[in-house]
Amino acid sequence: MITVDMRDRKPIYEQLIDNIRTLAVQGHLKPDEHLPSVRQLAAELAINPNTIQKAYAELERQNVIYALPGRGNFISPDIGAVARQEKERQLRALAAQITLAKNVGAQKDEIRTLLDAAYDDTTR
Amino acid sequence: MITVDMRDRKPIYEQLIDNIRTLAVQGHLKPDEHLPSVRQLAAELAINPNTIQKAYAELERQNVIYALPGRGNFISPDIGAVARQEKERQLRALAAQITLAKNVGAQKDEIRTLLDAAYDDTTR
Amino acid sequence: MITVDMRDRKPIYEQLIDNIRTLAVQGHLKPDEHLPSVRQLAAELAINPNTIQKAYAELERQNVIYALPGRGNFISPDIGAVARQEKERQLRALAAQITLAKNVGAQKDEIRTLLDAAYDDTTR
Amino acid sequence: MITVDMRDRKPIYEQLIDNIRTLAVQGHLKPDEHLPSVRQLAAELAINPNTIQKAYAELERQNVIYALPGRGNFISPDIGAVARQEKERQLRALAAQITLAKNVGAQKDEIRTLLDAAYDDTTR
DNA sequence: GTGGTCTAGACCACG
DNA sequence: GTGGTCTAGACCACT
Repeated sequence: MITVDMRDRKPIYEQLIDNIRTLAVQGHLKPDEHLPSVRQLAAELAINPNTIQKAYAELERQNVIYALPGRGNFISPDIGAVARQEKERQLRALAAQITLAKNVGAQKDEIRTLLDAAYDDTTR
Repeated sequence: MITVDMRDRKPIYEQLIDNIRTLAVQGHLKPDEHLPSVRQLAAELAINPNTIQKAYAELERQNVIYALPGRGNFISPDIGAVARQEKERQLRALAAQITLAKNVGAQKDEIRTLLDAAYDDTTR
Repeated sequence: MITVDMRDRKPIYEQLIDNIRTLAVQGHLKPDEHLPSVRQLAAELAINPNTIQKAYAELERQNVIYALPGRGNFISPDIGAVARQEKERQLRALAAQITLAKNVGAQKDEIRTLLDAAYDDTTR
Repeated sequence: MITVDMRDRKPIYEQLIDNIRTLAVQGHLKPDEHLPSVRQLAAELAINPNTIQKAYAELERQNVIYALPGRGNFISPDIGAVARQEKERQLRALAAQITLAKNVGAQKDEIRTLLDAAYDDTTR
C-alpha cells in the first residue's frame, strides 16, 4: 500500500519515490502493472497532484516506471535491473553505517547480534 | 582536525556538530579541553560566525560541550555519557539499515562479508 | 507494413503519419493504391479508430493520400512532390544536427566517418 | 546569454536546460561559476521561479551544475565529463538523422556538401 | 537572499 | 480521464 507520513521530515515526493520503488523491487507491483493515476493517488493521499507528478517523473527517470501520456503510469519491464542497482546501493549504505558504528565504539559482536536478530525475524 | 566540505549537501552547521561530537566521543578531544573560539574557527574555516555559533549552541544542548561566557567553549566532562548515547544511536541506525538491505534481497552472508571487511581493517 | 509502438513517447497518430508517409515516399505504397480502412486498421493495430482517422486526415492535408468518401483512402498520384519536400525537410534537419554536433566539439572527420558508415551499409 | 522562446513548442524548462548545458559545455560558463539565482533569472526572463527551479534541478541531476542551498547554483567542476557525453549524444543523433535523410533519397554527395558548408563557416 | 518543497488552480495534447 | 507544463503564492531551512 502506498502511504505518506506528513510529519516526516523527508519530503513527501521522496517518501513516494522510495515507497513505490520498494514495492516494485520487492515484486509487490508487477511489470507493466498500472499505477494509480496522478489525480487518483493525489485524492487518496490528500496530497497535491503536482507532488505526485514530481514523484512519478523521478521514478520514470530511475526506470522504475514508464509513463504513457494520456494513458497512465506503469511498472517498468526492466524492474529487475533496478532491483539489482537498489541492492548494491543499500549494501554500500550499510557498509558506511557499519563504519560509523565502529567509529563510536560498536563491537563486532554487537553488530553480529543485530544481524542475527534481523534474519531470525525472517523465519516466522 | 575540524573541517567542513562546502560542496557537501549536508548543512555546514550539521557537519560541524557531527565532526566535533565524533572527535570528542572518540577521545581526540579530552574533557575540559578548550575549543577554538567562534571567531577563530570562523576565520580558519572561512565560514560565517553565525554558523559556528549555531553548531556550538547545539553541541551544548547535546551535553557534548559547555560554554563559560567570556572564556570560551570546552568539552564536557560527561562526554562518556554522550558516547554511550551516540553508540546506541548508531546501532539503531545500523539495525534499520540492515532491514532495508534485507528487504531488497541482501543475503545474510553478504552482510557478514561487509562486517568482516570493516573489522579486519581494524587490525592495524 | 504499418506498425505502431505503444511504448514510444511519440504520439500514436504521429507514428502512423510518419510511417505511412515514409512507405509512400520510398515507393512501398504505389500511387492510387488502396489503404486499409479506418476500422480495419484500427482493428489490426488494436487502436482507437479516432486515432487512425486523425492520422489519415493529416496525411490528406499533406497531399500524401486522398480520400474518396464512401470508398476509402488512396496514395496520392502527386507522391513524387511529397517525396521531394520530405527530402528537403530531412536535409534541413540534418544541417541543423551537424551544427549542433559541431558546437559540442565534433570533428569533421568524425562526421565523415559516420557518413561513410551509413552509405557503406547501403552496398548490401 | 540565457534566453527562452515562449512560442517554441519545446517546454521552457527544457529550453533552459539545453541552453545552459550548451553554454557550460562550450566553455562560456566556467567551472564553479555562479549562475543567476532562481528568482533573479525568473525576473529577467519573466518566467515563474518554479520553472527555473525545475530546470536547475534537472541540470544538477545531469552533473552540469551543483546547488548549495542558501548560497546558489554553480557550474560543475566535472563539466568536462558532461561535455564528452554530450558530444557522443549529438553524434548518435547525427547518425540517426543521416539514416533518415538517406531513407528519403538523400545522396551522399548532398550530405557531404552540407558538411563542407558547416565546417567552412568556421574558417571565418 | 538562497535553494527546496508544497499547494491551488489552470491549460494543453492525447486517446 | 490521462500525463505534462506552467503560474502564483506560500513556507521552510540555511547562510
